[in-house]
Amino acid sequence: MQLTPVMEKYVLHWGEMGTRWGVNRTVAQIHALLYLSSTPLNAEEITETLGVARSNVSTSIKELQSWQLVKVVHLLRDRRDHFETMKDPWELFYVIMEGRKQRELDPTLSLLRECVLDGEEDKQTPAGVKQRIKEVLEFMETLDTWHGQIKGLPKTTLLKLIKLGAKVQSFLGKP
Amino acid sequence: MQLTPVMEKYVLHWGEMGTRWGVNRTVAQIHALLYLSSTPLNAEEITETLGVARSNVSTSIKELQSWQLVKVVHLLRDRRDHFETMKDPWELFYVIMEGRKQRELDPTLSLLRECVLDGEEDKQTPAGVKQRIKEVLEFMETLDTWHGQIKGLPKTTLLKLIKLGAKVQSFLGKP
DNA sequence: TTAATATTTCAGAAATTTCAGAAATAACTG
DNA sequence: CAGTTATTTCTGAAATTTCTGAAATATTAA
Repeated sequence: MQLTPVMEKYVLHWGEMGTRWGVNRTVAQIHALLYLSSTPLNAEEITETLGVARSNVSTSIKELQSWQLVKVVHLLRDRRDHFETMKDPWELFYVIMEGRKQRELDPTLSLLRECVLDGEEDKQTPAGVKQRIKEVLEFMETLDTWHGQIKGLPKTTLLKLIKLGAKVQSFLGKP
Repeated sequence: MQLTPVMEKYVLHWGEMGTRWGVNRTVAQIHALLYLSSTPLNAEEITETLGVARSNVSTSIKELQSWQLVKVVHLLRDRRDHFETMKDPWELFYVIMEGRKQRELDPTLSLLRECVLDGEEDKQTPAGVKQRIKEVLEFMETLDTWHGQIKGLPKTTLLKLIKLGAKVQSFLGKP
């Protein structure tokens, strides 16, 4: 696929941002490319457009698939795999949230619960420390609930909620 | 500072999670340590407890300070710098949100605006591509608004909002 | 001011991550 | 089935990041 200057700018920036949050550059670039593309792309096209090794594309696509961000599509009379991603930013956001929850929040919740349990029959750990660990656990459980709520909302409701903005505050202010 | 097994577990996990989100292990471990500690710690104590180089502690503290997550405290009759962090997970969350907004969201908003501007007098970039870039921009602007809203809310209001949960949906459902 | 203590900077070592190229495997075609 | 094409896996090279130890700088106390 031929990239115009604007598209190139977009793809490169996405690559940089990817590295800021723990995804590697190529993975993020491929995702950006698929997002911009109006048609599914095969691995060869991605390789040529981004100028990276074919093998690198293969690995990166696997990574994107593990996040459920990219899926395979087949075209008639073409036995190569083609790849595409969602075009709706909101859907992308939801999917990434879900991935992060699984990779970051869930393991942390487990660990914190373990720590709290360990702490119960533990004489040496100061009470204050146990208390603080408990508070982090409670906070993370709240985040988890929050995530559950947001996940359940249709995009339109969420939008209204955000647009509603400050009004919510006064609404909730006097209970 | 002497770490009990529970504390060690917590600190090590935090270090691992840090790497998942773009903060390096030592930085995250130091933050965890300061969070657990009931008193401010000096660099030497951190060095000994975590078993890393003194210089590494210095650099990492700088990083934490740039996030506004750690501040210096001075004790009487002790000229060494001592460090502490907020103990309220909510406050931590807010501070981290703000940092991420500045480092991730703001530059992306700028870039997207540039792309949209560039696109206006651009014949070669397909209309569909321009459209998708616009949609990402709108999405990110919404996120920005959202962040602004949340930042303004007192913790208690936010908590209510989350706890309210599914009810919000029906409340907003019929406008 | 000098000596003692505390902190930062910096160059390179060590560890980790990313990536290309080759080789292996799989899938399809005729 | 043999040949062709597509895909994945693997190994080591290259790049990047993290970290240490030493040296330089700054701060305080006497």
